[in-house]
Amino acid sequence: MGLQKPKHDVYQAIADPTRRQLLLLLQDAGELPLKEVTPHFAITRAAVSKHLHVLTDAGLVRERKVGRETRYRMDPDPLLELRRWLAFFDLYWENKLSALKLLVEEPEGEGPAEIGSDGGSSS
Amino acid sequence: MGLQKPKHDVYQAIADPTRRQLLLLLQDAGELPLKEVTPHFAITRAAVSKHLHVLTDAGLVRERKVGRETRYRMDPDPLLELRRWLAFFDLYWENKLSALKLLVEEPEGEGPAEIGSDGGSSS
DNA sequence: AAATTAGGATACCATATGGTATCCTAATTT
DNA sequence: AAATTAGGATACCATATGGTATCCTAATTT
Repeated sequence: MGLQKPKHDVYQAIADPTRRQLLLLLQDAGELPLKEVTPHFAITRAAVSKHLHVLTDAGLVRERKVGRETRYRMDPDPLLELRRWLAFFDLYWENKLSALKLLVEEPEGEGPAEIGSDGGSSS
Repeated sequence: MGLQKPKHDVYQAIADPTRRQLLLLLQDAGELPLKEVTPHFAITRAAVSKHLHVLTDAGLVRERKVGRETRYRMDPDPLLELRRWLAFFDLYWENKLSALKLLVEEPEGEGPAEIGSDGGSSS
């Protein structure tokens, strides 16, 4: 009953910079209750909570109640949709900016690592 | 003079479904004047124009005046930022959803592609 | 030259969005 | 048991957003 139409999709969810930061924070913190998330931002607890709910609605964050606190954890799955959408433009790049692609392959300059599995793609 | 702070970034620009469609349309149409873009949507010319301006502001679309018409063309460059941002979550996936990754590699499901065969990925 | 056409610029509107403040309930401490 | 604490729920606010309608100017047709 009540197939909750999500109301917020991934695209919308990541449109806000605070929410993007939230994702990164949760990503390497693992799981955090609202109380510990809040001090990382300059906005009120209520505002942070709202953002987390938007993210949850979009499926990017999972809630879990533990005692009186609610712990939030990241879930990257919905980002796959974004990836797929981005893939529509891949060919475009290969035509025009093979050089810039390098920026993608090595985000920070850690190791070579060949992310992208672009291996032996036929034309 | 006037370094125009963009006001719209890529994340915001692609948050709207109409704008995402616009990008796809322009991508395979190459370059179109507003007059020809409009009929693809159920909204007014003015609304389409606004969306195109948001996209232009974000750098995803280029304008070019030709006579009395303004032609719009896609520019995928800013999407690289999105890609780089997405890359932050790559490791996450490799830990949990190596299977789903296949969905990314092949957007529409053309060939069978050995789903589940975890190949020779190191730990 | 007159009529038409493309599309920018405004004004305006309803709703969404990001935020605060306040209240309330359910756990947890003391 | 009383006090405290975590965080949801509301009410509310200012601004952003997506959209329409209308007007205006500059090209293009006729």
